[in-house]
Amino acid sequence: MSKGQASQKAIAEHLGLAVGTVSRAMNGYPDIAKSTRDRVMAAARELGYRPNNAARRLSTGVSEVAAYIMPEQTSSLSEPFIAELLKGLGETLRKRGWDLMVTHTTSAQDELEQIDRLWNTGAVGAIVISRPLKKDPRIPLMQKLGCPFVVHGRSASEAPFAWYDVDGQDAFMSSVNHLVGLGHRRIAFVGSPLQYEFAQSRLDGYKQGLKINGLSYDPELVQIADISDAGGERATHQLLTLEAPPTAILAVTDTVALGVLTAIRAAGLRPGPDISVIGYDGLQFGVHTNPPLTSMEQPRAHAGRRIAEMVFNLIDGADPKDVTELQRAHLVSRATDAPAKHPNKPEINSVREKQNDTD
Amino acid sequence: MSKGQASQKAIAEHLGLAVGTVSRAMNGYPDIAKSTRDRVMAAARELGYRPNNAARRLSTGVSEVAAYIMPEQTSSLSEPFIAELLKGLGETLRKRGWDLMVTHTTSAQDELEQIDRLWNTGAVGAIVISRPLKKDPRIPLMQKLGCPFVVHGRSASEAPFAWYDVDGQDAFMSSVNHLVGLGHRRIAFVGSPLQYEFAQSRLDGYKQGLKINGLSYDPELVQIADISDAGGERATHQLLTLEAPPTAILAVTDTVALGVLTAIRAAGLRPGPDISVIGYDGLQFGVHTNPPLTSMEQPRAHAGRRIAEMVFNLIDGADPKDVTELQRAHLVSRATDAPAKHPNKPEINSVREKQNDTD
DNA sequence: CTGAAAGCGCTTACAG
DNA sequence: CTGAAAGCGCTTACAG
Repeated sequence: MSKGQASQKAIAEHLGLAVGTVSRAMNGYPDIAKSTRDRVMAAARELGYRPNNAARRLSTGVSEVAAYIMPEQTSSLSEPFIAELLKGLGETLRKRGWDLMVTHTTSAQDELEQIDRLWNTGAVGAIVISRPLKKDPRIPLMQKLGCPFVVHGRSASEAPFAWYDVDGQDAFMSSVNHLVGLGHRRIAFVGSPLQYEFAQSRLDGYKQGLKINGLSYDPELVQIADISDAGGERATHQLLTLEAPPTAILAVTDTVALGVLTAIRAAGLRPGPDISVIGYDGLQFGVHTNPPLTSMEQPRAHAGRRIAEMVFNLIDGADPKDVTELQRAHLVSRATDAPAKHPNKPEINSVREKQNDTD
Repeated sequence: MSKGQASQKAIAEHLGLAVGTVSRAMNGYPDIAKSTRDRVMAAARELGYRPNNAARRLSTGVSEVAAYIMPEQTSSLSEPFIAELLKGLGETLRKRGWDLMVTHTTSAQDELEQIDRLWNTGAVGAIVISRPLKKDPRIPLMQKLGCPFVVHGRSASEAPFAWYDVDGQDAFMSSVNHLVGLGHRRIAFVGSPLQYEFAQSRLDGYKQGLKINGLSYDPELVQIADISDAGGERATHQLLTLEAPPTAILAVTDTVALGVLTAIRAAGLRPGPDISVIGYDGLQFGVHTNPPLTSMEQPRAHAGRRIAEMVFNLIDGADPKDVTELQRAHLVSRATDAPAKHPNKPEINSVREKQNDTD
């Protein structure tokens, strides 16, 4: 099954050297004469030499491939940034000769199996996971295996690990601030299942934002939905049937926000003028929604690159606890954030007043 | 660098067998006693055996990994179906123990290099490419290398190859038919650069649709744009400044259609009632545009699965010329296709009349 | 039906 | 500075 490719052996014979010498020359061992290194490199180029990956891996024991574990229920709508993340990961990995593998799993159990397999089979030399749970079994597993990994998101863990995240708590606090600044006092939150760390932290940010602004927390105004447009639509429908409906809605992701917009329009109201909506992710398609969606934008292009660099940091021996990065999201105001229409109180300008019990 | 995993050697010692026997037992050689096969399998399970990928690959010469070459300029907007395609590919590949690798390339030249590397390095055992050019150098390269590959799209080629495609020509012909049925006679086409096979065939379908309906081809009504919302916007702006602007616009992809909608609204017109728009792809976000986008939907979830199956067909020795599949797209009517507002002719009902020169 | 041995293409102590 | 040799963990003719 030879591919007719030039091997080290071919180079060695061509040059009258031993294959070991050729190998060391190619790998930059310092004890090789510059002249022979040059000859080896020239011959390699001339003969179109390609190192056999499998052989290399078998003797060194390390695979220059990183796996990205796809989050479940990926669809064009629920994961529009996957392509961008993969691009950043793949291109940055490639700069040091690594390749990128992607794996889809069918269940949480299967996911653990895949991780175990990818590592113990020698298929990959590092793993990247996204969207961790608050308590995520994948993390202790990879720690036990000794597999270098970086988590896209944070999570509770005994031992420290490498992660890259955007501060969702801060982002939602800012969103609340922004809405309060626009005169809103009944602000709802459409979240996703709280086993996800990102869902919890965004909810925490929402609550914290209320508190800072002296607004009381009303559980009626919090809905937990599927991470989808349909989920956002159902949740918003609930909110709009409330006796005192919200004047503004925060959506846990832009995908969910799409459904929020749909439900608002279906109720005969205008997102923006009638009910403010702020999403999260800052996805490009928010420009094209009806009306264009205001959102908290995260630096997505950056994420893939940085995560790949973090993988290399770990490979180069960095302590995982030193390999972390927290980015911030920034408000992109489009057309769905607007002044509150029906302020509950006359003193519309004193929005920073302390909490009062008439609310 | 051992991972402390059970090897065949460990199983062999555990059972008092030779490793060759263990190997044959695991690979289902018929000349192994059923009893010893059972013992081997049991021991493998018990010891948590994982075959070492690299060793396997080194001795058999085949890699059970398929590479998907990402199309260039992938972004969340221009490639929203990438995630779906990868999912179908990945899951179906996995059923036979294969993994999926993705690679991003920076130029056409780099792309050829990557293909050469992936194959000659032994990293992958098959390759999948998308969106071929009319004359695509990657195809003869892979043929020369002897690498099994399937193309997502068609292309001109001396030798036959395996491909999966959706009939874009037929789809655009249907779109024209649909619009003509709605009374439109000035129908524009916003396409993309014609070196892409898909761009050419969709344009061909558009022209063919005109012809079938006795409409003359007006080069003014054809714009070539970047495959992006901005491209569609610019092209539409051009069309709207025409002396006799179109009453309907066909967009080569939904992404381009987003820009078409934007430009129409910017001109103070309503997509749908004032100017019909039909996209292509049937992406989910079309539900959320302003207004919801009518589009030709292609069976995307199916594509990844089928392409993976085709890879296995090739691996199993099928002749590439027998490994082809052509799917059809279907109209999903949302809110941007509507009857023509300003028919050029009084006889609005006789839309199938033969071409006439007053047009 | 099973064992012993060679080989896949690299890497890396160990000599000299 | 370079060569010779062992080894990574499998697979597969070849004997018996």
